[in-house]
Amino acid sequence: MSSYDEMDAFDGASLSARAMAARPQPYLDGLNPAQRAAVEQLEGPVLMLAGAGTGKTRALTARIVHLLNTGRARPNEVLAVTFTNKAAREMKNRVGQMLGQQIEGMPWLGTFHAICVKLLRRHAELVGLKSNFTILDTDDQLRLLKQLVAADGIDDKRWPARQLANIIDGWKNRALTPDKVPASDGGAYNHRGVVLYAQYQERLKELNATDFGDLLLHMVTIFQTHGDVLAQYQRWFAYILVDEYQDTNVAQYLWLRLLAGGHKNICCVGDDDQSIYGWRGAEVGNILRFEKDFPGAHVVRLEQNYRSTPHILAAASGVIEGNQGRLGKTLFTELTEGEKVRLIGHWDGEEEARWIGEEVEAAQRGTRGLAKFGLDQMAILVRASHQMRAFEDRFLTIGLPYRVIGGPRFYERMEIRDAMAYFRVVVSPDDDLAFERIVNTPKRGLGDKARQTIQRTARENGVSLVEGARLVVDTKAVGGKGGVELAKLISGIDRWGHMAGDKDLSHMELAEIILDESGYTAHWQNDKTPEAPGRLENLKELVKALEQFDNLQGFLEHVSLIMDNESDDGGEKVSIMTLHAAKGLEFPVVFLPGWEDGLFPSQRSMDESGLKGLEEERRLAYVGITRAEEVCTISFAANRRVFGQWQSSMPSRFIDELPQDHVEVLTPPGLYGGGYGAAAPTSNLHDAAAEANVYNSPGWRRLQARSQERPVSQPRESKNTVIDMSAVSSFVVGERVFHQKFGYGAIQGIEGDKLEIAFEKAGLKKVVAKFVTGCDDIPF
DNA sequence: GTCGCTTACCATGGG
DNA sequence: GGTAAGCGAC
Repeated sequence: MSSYDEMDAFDGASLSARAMAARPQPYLDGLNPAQRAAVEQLEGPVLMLAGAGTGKTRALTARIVHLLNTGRARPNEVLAVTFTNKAAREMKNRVGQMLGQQIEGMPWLGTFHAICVKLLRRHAELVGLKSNFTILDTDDQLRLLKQLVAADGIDDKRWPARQLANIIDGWKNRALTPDKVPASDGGAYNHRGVVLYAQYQERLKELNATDFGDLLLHMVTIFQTHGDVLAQYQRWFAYILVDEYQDTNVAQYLWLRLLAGGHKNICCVGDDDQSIYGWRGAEVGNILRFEKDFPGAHVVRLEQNYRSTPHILAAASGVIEGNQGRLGKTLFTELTEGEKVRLIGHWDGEEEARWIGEEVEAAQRGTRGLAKFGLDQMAILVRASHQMRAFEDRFLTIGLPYRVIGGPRFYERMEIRDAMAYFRVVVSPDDDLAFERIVNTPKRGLGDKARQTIQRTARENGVSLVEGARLVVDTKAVGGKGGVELAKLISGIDRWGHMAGDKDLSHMELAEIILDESGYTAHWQNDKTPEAPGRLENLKELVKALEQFDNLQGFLEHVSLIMDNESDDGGEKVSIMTLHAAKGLEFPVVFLPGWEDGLFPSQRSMDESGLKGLEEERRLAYVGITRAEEVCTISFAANRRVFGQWQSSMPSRFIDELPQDHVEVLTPPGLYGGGYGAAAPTSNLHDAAAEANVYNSPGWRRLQARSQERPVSQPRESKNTVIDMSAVSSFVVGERVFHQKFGYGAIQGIEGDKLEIAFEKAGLKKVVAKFVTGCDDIPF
């Protein structure tokens, strides 16, 4: 069955399918031969090895459209899996565009998790759950584990619950239920790991809840133990497509193999060089083994890169060549023009942020030798999210609009989780975790003692916490203010529960009533911290988001998986995100800051996974560089604040791996023109040591050697600052003002359009006037 | 019990 | 720098 005979398949197809097959296929135009092969090979297993920027998404969507257009499959018979919501959304849009219409009917295009939720809600009873189970996020998961660890009498100083959570996640990623954990893992978590894992799963069942890992694990279990269910979906999902196959873990792999087991019409797309999720259980082995798993598989290589200039491509290829055991692809491009990858070292992280800020502004104006680019065309890609703060601070100060992609998700915010916990208690009063969360939020005078009483009562009577609390109220086991407040809360929950059944009341109105009557809204209205207004705003957003759902229940069932934080006012902004979040995206101008050993490659990754870890970091470097279309700038800083303390570091080893011919070294500002030169006197030993470290490192020496070959020391042009006087005139020295990020403060001085403000929390800062609002409350 | 202060530990990455 | 736990004062 290694070769597929098109005529056979068509003879078996219905008349309507044959009629549809005759329809025009404009989506095939403009595909290169490899892409076209990947699109047209519809039957049997296909592995599409798609290098960065080789038109993978295009081929994948064309393949879906081809399936639909030729009548091979109806939209609901195509299972298309991605890893991120963003990727799913994008694919949906592009399929719609190619088809020339928005398709309503692709219910099985989504993330592994979203699809599994959908499936699991249909078959929940097979693993002892009800179909309205809740999905715990990492936070809930940890709280639950802490309880179990405490109950087990384990010292969680020595054995943090966080560690147990990681171990359990690891097992779930490998599709191991407690009974299947191998004996070799028995020593995990002080020999209590497996026992606690079993207890945790038991507790989840009692709570009618799952964690993220369970979504897949439960479905794998169901498929493995219920042949009829599996057979049903094997028939249903006639064609399977998987994006980013190199990122699948064992559980996902099993899930796919089970589903594809019948017809084997599975097309996996991936790039072993972009496998960057080993830490959450991804197995590069899955993609390396594809041809063994699916004998007779067609392997298609997409190697023509349409994204990056030759220099950028060469730099990326040079770096990734350092890795062993690759499937091996040779990317090529027909582009010819282009700038070399730019490399620059800085004294410290703040200097780096300042320089990048200036570069972004220069690119925006098209000065400093750069072509003109819009802010939307530029991105800063960092290794770790804590690097973002330096850029946010800097950009706020100079008034450069930015957006953070993949920051804390909307539903992870405290106020959203609180509000949702209220909804959860109302919808399902036996949701103990939700009740625990809100029982004393806002403060009701119910501390540890009262909570223990409620829990004991509930346990003794074998009822949920809400019912336990009701008993506590009836028996007056908790007195004083707390008792009264608890009674109010319970009657509130009852009342809201009744309202939920009221047909005349929309669920949005109900949500507002719940938040108002519980005192939660007032809690934030009375809060004077700078974050409070934003939190109230988020609560409004939350209520608005309810509109898309039929009721609170439906909202709760979906929200934890779909709500990413994409509230954007739509203006042009430079993007800041992690390298992980950047996978699959591309930008004309890319900045890659923080290339220092320990930060990138990350020390932790190397400590935990050794060479494997280092290779994954290298792939991350490859992903970063290949995001760039035209200009790619790599930078590092000699000094950086870590946990508030200065630390010096060496340039990343990856810098030495960049092929010299494709890199241009820029002169760090201040390094040769005085300031912090290598020969400059230093004020203390610490700084001297830092310099010795940095300037004697191989990376730095090479850097210097290179920059001497090709000195690049243009004088810096003066910045043409536009002063917006209208924004300035409205402020006076001494006035109290509010800033989105820094909070409240008092104006100390005014220079042009910049205000010097002493912030109550953030200290003295210079800020562009238009980012500040006056406040009419207490003048001082 | 709560509030507010100090201390300890900490931050790779995502659904 | 930021947050959760720990502790004394009300």
